[in-house]
Amino acid sequence: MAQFQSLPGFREFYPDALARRNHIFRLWRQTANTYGFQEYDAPVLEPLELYKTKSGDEIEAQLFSFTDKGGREVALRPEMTPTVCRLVGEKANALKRPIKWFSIAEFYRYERMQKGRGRCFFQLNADIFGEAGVEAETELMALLIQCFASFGLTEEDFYVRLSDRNLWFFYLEALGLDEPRSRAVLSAVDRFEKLGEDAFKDYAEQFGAIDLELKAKVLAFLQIKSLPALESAVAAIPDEKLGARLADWRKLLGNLSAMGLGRFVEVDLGVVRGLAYYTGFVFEAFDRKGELRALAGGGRYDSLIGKLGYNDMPAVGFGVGDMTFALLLEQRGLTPAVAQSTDVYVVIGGGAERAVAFADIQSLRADGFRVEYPLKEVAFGKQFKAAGESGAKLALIYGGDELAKGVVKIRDLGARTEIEVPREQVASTVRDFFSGGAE
RNA sequence: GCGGCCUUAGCUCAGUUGGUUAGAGCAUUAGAUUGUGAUUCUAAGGGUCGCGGGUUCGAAUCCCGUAGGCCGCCCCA
Repeated sequence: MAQFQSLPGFREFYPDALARRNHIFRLWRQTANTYGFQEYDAPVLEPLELYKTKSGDEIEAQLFSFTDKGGREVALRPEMTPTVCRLVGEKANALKRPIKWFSIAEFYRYERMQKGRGRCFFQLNADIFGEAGVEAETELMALLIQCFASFGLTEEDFYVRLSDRNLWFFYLEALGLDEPRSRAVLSAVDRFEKLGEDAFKDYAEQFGAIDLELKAKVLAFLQIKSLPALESAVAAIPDEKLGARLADWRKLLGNLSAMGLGRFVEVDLGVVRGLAYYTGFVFEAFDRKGELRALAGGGRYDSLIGKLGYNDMPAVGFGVGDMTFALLLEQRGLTPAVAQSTDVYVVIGGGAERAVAFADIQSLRADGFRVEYPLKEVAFGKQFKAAGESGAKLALIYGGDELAKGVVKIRDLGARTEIEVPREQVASTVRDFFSGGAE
C-alpha cells in the first residue's frame, strides 16, 4: 500500500480540501483588491544568503536548504518579506508611491509539526512601502481585519493586539537604559506572558539582577491595555519623543475607530514580536478564546530594505498563515460547503443519440455552463440517479423517442417537472432557466 | 533538539489468555431496475495488521528497534 509517502509535514490537497483552500484564497485576494493592493509573486527558491542577511546564520537550521548543481547555496523560501524587499528595492525609483502589494504564496520551514503548524503552509502577505506615517499602519490593520471579517468572523471571534517597539525604546531610554539593556528588557517583555518572572533570567545573566524599581515600572508598562492608561503612564515622564509617539498612537487608533474597526483592536504593550526586525508599531491577531496560536502578525520594518543593500525605505507589512486561520473558521462553523456543482446533466439513450447529444453538450459548454454526461452507456435509471447526485439543476434527455420527434426533454430536477422543446431551442431554454431562476 | 500518546480496508473503528481463512459501519463499484433521481435490498472489490528484527509449534496480539501521525516544550521570521 504505502510504497511512497509524502514527506513529513507536507500536505496534499484532495478536491474537497483544495476547494476549501481556494475559497479562503479567493476572499483574501478579493479583499486585498478592494483595498487597492496589487498582487505579485516571486521564486520559491532563493539564495540562502538572503535569509541569513535578514535573520542571522542560525536561521539555516530551520530552512529547507541545499546546494544546487551549480554549487549555489539555496533555500526554499520560509517567508516573503526578504523577497518582496528585494523586488521593491530593485525598482524603488520607478515604483509609484505608496507601494501597496500583496501575495498568496507557499512557504517551507524545517520544523516540528504541531497544531496549526506544518513544514509547508500558505500565507497572505500584504505590505505598504514608502509611507513612514501611521497612515500605512491604518490601511494595513484595516485590511487585516477585513480579511478576517470577510468570512463572517466578528470581534467575538478574533482581535488584534497593538504594541509599539519605538514606544518601548523611548520609554526605557527615558528610564535611563542603554540600548543593549533595552533590548534585553524587551526580550523579557516578549516572554513574560509565557514565563512570568523567569522571563528576566537572561537579562540577569547579562547585566546582573534587574533593579526592582525598574522591573516594577516595566511590568506596569507592559500591562497597559488602553490608550488612556498609556497616556497617564507617559504623562508622568517629560520626554519629547514619548510625547510625539503618543500623538502617533492617538492618530492610528483614531483612524481605526473612524473606520469602524476600533472594536477589533486592543492596546497591549505585552506584544513585541520576538527579536524581529520590527522598528515601530507591531500587531498580532489572535482568536478570542485563546485556544490557537497567533493568526497573523505584522509591523513596521523601516530598516530592512537598507540592510539588504538598497536605499532605505519605510515599510509595514503583515502575514496571515492558512493553517491556523482554517482551524478558526472550522471552530466557528464558517467553513463553507464549496463543492462546485454541475449545472446540466445530459441523459443519453444510446449510441445514435450520443452523437446528437455531444453536439449540444459542446455548445452549452462553450456558453459557460458546467455540463456532464455519462462517459459510458448506462441504464436510464442510473443516469437519473447520477444526475441527482451531481447537483445539476436541469437534466436534458436525449432519448430515441424524443429525437425521432425532433425534441429534447428538459427536466427541472428541483421541481421534478418536465417539458419538451424543439432541439434548436435547447440552448436558449437552458440560458433562460439559469438567468431567470438563479437570481 | 526533548517528552507523552498513537499506527488494523479510502474513512471511523472492533479484534477474547498468543490459536483455523483478520471483521463491521460508512464510502466505492455492480445487480435488482434496457425510459425517470436522494429510499430499500443483494453482491463484489479493497488488508503483506506502518516497516524491520526477536520470542514461540503458532504473533494484529508479547519484546526490541525504526518510520510515520497527533499533542506539548524549545523556536516561531
